This record gives sequence, C-alpha cells and structure tokens, in this order.
Amino acid sequence: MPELPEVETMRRGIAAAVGSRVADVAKLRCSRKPIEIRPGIARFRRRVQGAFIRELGRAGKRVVIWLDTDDAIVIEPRMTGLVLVADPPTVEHLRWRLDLEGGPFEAICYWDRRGLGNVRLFSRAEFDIQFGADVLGPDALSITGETYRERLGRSQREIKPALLDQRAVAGIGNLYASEILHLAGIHPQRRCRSMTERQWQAIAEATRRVLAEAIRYEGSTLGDGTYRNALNRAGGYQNKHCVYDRAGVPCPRCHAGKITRIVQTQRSTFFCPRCQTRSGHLLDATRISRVE
DNA sequence: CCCCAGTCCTGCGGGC
DNA sequence: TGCCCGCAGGACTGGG
Repeated sequence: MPELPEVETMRRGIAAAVGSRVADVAKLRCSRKPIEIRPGIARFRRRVQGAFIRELGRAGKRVVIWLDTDDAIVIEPRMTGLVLVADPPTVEHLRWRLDLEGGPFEAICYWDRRGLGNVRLFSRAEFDIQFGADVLGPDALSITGETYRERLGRSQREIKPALLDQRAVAGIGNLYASEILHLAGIHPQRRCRSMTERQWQAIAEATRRVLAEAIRYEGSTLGDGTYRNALNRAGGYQNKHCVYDRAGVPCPRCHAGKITRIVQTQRSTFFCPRCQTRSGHLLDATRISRVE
C-alpha cells in the first residue's frame, strides 16, 4: 500500500529519466477492467509525444513526471500500483507504458493488480487546482509540530484517523500512522483537541523520523509482497515495524506491553497499550527512543 | 463545515 | 480438497 516512503522510493527509482524524450505512450491491454487513464490515449499521445522529462516530483502519495511542455503526468498508485523500469511482477497487470529515448530507461511502466490507481495528464494550471494547498496539506516528510497544531489542533477527531487526512498533512497512510504514534508515545484514540504543544511536536518529530527511516529502507513490502521499487525489488522497512500487523507480540520497545489491534473508521490500528497511554503520562525520554 | 460509512477492485487466507 | 466469504486500505462520494 504505497504511502509516502514507497512513492518517494518509486520517484527516486525513475529519477534518472530526467532529460529523456518521450517517444510514445500506450494503454496496455490486459484482461482486467481498465484503470482510469485521462485524457484518452490518443489525446494523451498528442500532448506528450516528443516532450522531454524536466523533473520528477511527488504530490503526497502520487508520482509526478513534469514535462518541458509544462504538463504533468501524475501516477496515483492507490493500493497496489507500481511504477517500474524493470520487468513487472506479472505481465497481466501491466496497465500503461511511457516509451523513452535518449536516457537510461527504455520505458516507465505502471503496474496495478487491483486497478484502483490511475494515470492522469494535467496542465500546470490544472495541477495547481488538483493538488494545491486547499486539497493537499503540507508534505509529511517536513511537517512541524506548529503546523500539526494549526491544522488539527481544534479538531474533535481521534488522532490516528486525523493523520490519514491528506488535506491536513500529505503522505501518511494506515501503516505509518500506527508506527508514528507508537514512536511518539501517543494513544491512537487521543482527541486532537486534547493534545498539548509538546505532544504535537513529538508527533511531528516521530513523523519525520519514521518516514525518513522508511525511505532509507526503500519502503515496506508486506506479506502479500505487492509493493516493489522501480527495479521490482522488495523494500526492507517491514523488518523495522514496531506495531503494524504485529498484534499479540510483545512491544519491541518496552518488552512488556502486548501489541493490540483496534479498528478506527473501519481501518486497523496497532499500538502498545503500555507505551501509548490515553493520558500520555510517560516521560518524554521514554517516548522518543529508537528501537533497534 | 466536519466527519464517517460506503464504494471501487483483486487476491489471499481462514473456516467449514 | 475446494469453495466462499471477509479483509486488506488508497481516495472519492454522498449524506447525516
């Protein structure tokens, strides 16, 4: 489930395509229901053919291929999408291909098992509307406690579902939300309104540290093995998870609490009831301490 | 406005 | 063994 670290790894994996020229684009026939590709492939081709790739960016959990025409190809992998420059896990789920020339890659491909993702082309003006500050919050990789407090501090919501709100902060998904709150020592059901300034700072610091570390390990490849980097290789951060999908095992930090699974807004949350108390009374020194 | 349930889709694993 | 159902959680929609 690509979140910020996985999507950032995809972006870095195709970054060497900057300077390449777009030779062609293709919607790939597979037996599945077609994914969303906009505009239609004929119009898509007319707009991108011959353009040069100027820059590779990221908008929250989307990869952005900026062209020298000022158009942006935005790839949104959602649940099971992959951006690849190597052979895909399966041929049957290949959905889209951007043929390149004059660079290290023959093509950038989009693969998607469940097909919930999409590939869309936007002008710069359209892009700014689609992914502007009104729609997408500041990037989680550089979030500050002050920004968290501004954007969520008055909310009545529980903190964990709030972290998934892409308008508040962009890039956090279900997996990293649990890991972040565990490192910060905050109970996932704490109300945003009740959080102190220091606790927002702890969450911000944990956000930056967890995400940066996950990028260093090239993301998390879970049991189903879906997520891969651009070279179709698994990530390594799943071995660093403290809580996600680890219900029943002892907490790797305190070795006393048992990782617990609850459901919030129809999503699984994992936490340590001992490290993450509702009152948040643990000492800060205990709160932020890396688990090796 | 704020927030939540339901929806899309496929493949896997648990239960019988 | 084989089938069926529930579940995984990205972002969007509709409605309370």
